Amino acid sequence: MNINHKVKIDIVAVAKAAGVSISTVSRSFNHPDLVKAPTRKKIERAVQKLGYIRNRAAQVMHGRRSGTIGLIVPTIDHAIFAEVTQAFSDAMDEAGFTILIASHGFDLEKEYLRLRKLLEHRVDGIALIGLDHSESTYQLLEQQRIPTVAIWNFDSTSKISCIGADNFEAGRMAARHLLSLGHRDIGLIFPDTTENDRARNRLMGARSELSGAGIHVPEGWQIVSPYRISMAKDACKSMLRKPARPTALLCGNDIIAQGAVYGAMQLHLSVPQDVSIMGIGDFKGSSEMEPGLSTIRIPAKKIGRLAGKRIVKEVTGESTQLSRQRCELKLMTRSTTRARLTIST
Amino acid sequence: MNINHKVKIDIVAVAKAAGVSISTVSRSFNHPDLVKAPTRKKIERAVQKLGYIRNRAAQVMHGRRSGTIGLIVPTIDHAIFAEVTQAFSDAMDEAGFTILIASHGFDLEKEYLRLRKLLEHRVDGIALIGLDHSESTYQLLEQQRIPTVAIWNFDSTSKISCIGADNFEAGRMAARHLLSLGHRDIGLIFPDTTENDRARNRLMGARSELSGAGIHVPEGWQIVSPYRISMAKDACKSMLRKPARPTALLCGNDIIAQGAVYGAMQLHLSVPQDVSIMGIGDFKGSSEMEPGLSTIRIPAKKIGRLAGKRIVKEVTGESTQLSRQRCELKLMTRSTTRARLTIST
DNA sequence: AATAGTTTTGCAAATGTTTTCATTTTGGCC
DNA sequence: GGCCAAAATGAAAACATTTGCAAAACTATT
Repeated sequence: MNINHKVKIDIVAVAKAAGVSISTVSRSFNHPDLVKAPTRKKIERAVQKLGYIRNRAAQVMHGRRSGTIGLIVPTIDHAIFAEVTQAFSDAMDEAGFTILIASHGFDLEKEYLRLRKLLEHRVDGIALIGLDHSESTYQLLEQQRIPTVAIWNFDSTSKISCIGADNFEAGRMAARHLLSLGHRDIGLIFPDTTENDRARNRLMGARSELSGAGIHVPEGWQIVSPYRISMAKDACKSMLRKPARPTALLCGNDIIAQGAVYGAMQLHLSVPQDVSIMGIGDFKGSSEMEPGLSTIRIPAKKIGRLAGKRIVKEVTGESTQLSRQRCELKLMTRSTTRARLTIST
Repeated sequence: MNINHKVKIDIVAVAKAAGVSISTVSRSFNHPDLVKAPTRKKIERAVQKLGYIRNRAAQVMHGRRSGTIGLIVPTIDHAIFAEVTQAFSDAMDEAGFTILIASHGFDLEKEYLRLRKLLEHRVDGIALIGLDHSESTYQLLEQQRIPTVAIWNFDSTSKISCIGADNFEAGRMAARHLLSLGHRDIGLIFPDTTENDRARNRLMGARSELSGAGIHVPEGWQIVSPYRISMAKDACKSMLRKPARPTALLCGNDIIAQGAVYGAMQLHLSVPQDVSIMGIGDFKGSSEMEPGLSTIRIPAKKIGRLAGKRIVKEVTGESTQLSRQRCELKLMTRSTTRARLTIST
């Protein structure tokens, strides 16, 4: 079938096999309309016969686009980013781009290194998660003048294009929901917020709403827990075991909230009768678990898709200005929250 | 800071700025020991000043490795592959490779196209999920003689290197567990097995074990459900609502099993009292949900890590023969299965 | 049938690196 | 200070492709 014996199959081999010049072969790929149909046929047959595959590296050297987009995520391993990543990837596929993916495990120094590596590969654009990045990352992006889009957060003051939701608002909405149900004793379980603007803004939003309602969250009712169901379960149990326990838990995201629900179950507390639990995110699985998790929906699929379209536009030069898009949040009232029991005095 | 005004920053610019020849600059990157320390310093300073980033495309043209590995997965969007993908990615990072990722949505024709695209980018190796691939995919891989590893399945007859678990055995083990608990009326909920060898082998394993025990699964007790909790929930409900319902459900994977657990809950059946539910996979979340899911553990992290190490070995030429590694399965008895109630006659 | 215009093709330069081979520099030793 | 070997550096070819320009081959028009 193929005569791939030791010989390099490059465009020269194809040209020879087809009996035309190299330029004609190249043209027949890149500007098919400039070459006569019969010639194109001959070339196609030669390509088939030899099993030729174009070398993009050589194309890139001519200032051609590489057809790759670099995507840097904190981790692939979470429902959180898996959904947005998939949507982004689909949008890329559709536009004919391939994704170079890298993860940094929530370490912004590592993120910088990954970025450098992606730039070595001459990606046509960069997509990042969130807007918390090291100074050197921002500098490098600006210096290289590479199309960039930050996925997941909306911030009207961002230095780079961003597409996502307003996390501060998400925190507010979650808090407001609990307040509207009459809760006053509210516990907070959030991830570490030092290098994570998403979590930080949510927490700020929640606290602002609570203090606006004159509510103070006591020291012991605020716990830091990583993005892990099992850890959140423990965190939740430790809080709910205290003699004075909150009537509602506001969690930094759905993973933590799921852990909290399970933690409560293990303590034989029923949700939402004994304690209401509120998440943020509406990850895959949150609607499906039993009881269904009340949460603030952040439209991951939509964000991923829009981010994909956006970066393509920037890369193709169709639209080159900084763009900020806000995706709407939505309160999803399901079965883990309910009105606080009014205690008869 | 940088003098990146219109001028192309290439190795020539660096050489000029450092006052040395191009070759010296190149050498100082690739064989630092061959260039004097002070010269190296000068070059480093020039690199800093200009904000130079190496162009891998140009390196690739010299037969250098691209430093990329192509990873083709059915979908990123699932707990299933997210975990193995992350582990694989970590192993790659460690070895200095970057991942070009592509997903095909369980469509093997699309998989072939993605593979072609990755080859255009001159990836140094290819990682695929499972061993079900189109004939053209296998042909292309062989023709291009590119290091390849199939992740997730072990098969002693595979044509390409594979690292994973024996899915047939996983199906057997799951069935055996239910049998050992005294169940005889067992329902099967599996995904579509036509282009999915993992699911197919599990189903075959389960059926073989069951029929070995003289058990026949009636038509209505076998349902096909996609990899989606919500769909599995419905599938489960439809089965458990029948007048004659099984005492145990064996599910093709943990996602389906989770759906089944929730479905049973919605029908106010308690798990495992009214119905035992068995998964396969032990995905993240399975141990943490309430009740904890009984399942067959497939060590995703380990598989991903080993696969990563393996492909690196093949790419660097350290070990070039076909290699097949089997990862051990483990029965995880948690809280969704229990002995069948013996009905007093 | 000759000419002008248009379409198709080929030649050769250019792209950013690495590497081989040749040349220059350095250092040790007498 | 001169010589030799070793170390450091440079020149130029090579890698696989694209593309501007020029040449060749058609088409249509007279």
